[in-house]
Amino acid sequence: MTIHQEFNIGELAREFDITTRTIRHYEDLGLLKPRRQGQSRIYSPADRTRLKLILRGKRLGFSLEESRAIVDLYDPTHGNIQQLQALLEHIGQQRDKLNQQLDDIGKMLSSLDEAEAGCRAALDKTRERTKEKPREQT
Amino acid sequence: MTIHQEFNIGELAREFDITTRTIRHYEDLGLLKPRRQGQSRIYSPADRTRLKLILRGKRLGFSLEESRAIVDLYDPTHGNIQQLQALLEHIGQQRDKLNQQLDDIGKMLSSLDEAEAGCRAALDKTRERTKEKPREQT
DNA sequence: TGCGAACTTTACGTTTACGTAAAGGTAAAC
DNA sequence: GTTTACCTTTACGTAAACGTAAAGTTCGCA
Repeated sequence: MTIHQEFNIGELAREFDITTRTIRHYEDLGLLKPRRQGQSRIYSPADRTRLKLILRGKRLGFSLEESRAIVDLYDPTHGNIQQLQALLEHIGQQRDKLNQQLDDIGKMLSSLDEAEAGCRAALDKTRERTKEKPREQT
Repeated sequence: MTIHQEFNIGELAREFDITTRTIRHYEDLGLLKPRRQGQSRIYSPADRTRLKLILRGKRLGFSLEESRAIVDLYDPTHGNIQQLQALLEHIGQQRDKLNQQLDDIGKMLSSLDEAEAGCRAALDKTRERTKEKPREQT
């Protein structure tokens, strides 16, 4: 027997540090479709995963529409060939975008290294001028 | 003699595939400060670099305010110690965010691999059923 | 000299991604 | 039974990042 843990909206909001409004907003856009128990929304582990993917997309600067595309890769209506080929193409595009981001991040990180080095150098100079003792590592 | 190439707004817009409105918008926010020749804006290579950094930030989902912080790392008013230490802290935060993104991208890329595999498998099955000849690689 | 193709400013409009308030239902706890 | 703490819907508000239209200037050239 697998454990079928389910979640209500407040639990998910707390877990991912977002508001319930945000979760409902995603539902308005059709990104989530929790089942209902009376009025209340009940989220399955699959729903939770979808939400996690959406938030990951957000951290990467994806729009919710872009995230929808990503999320939909996980339960595609494996319909006809054209759909599948369109899907493959889309996967390729996503990969390209992510690789571009990898490149951007690499450049930014080395820029940060430079900036940090320059910054530390400037700090040292300032300390020298003010005859301050070198500080402990921060 | 180093070449001091300068640019007008249209050249930059074309180079980076954005509108002139966008560039002026960045100026409104204080992200760019081109010199003027009469009425017209003239951009230095440094201005161009700032623009490039802003757009890189955009690709990574940074807000313009976040990009401002990044861009400012390149010509900080190397003022007092507090400023420099705040700067170091900020650099650390940026690094953390980028590393989080690296992690996110890794996970997304492997997800895409899975999705692609599943997609190709489904395609193969479909071809099998329809007794279609395998297609050339796309 | 007058046309087109650039540039300029001003200003209202639009999309995305929620925030926030209003008004109410439900269920355990005191 | 009435707080308290959730949940619900509806709906207007808002910040960010530009789009877009209007109206004007300036430059090169045919």
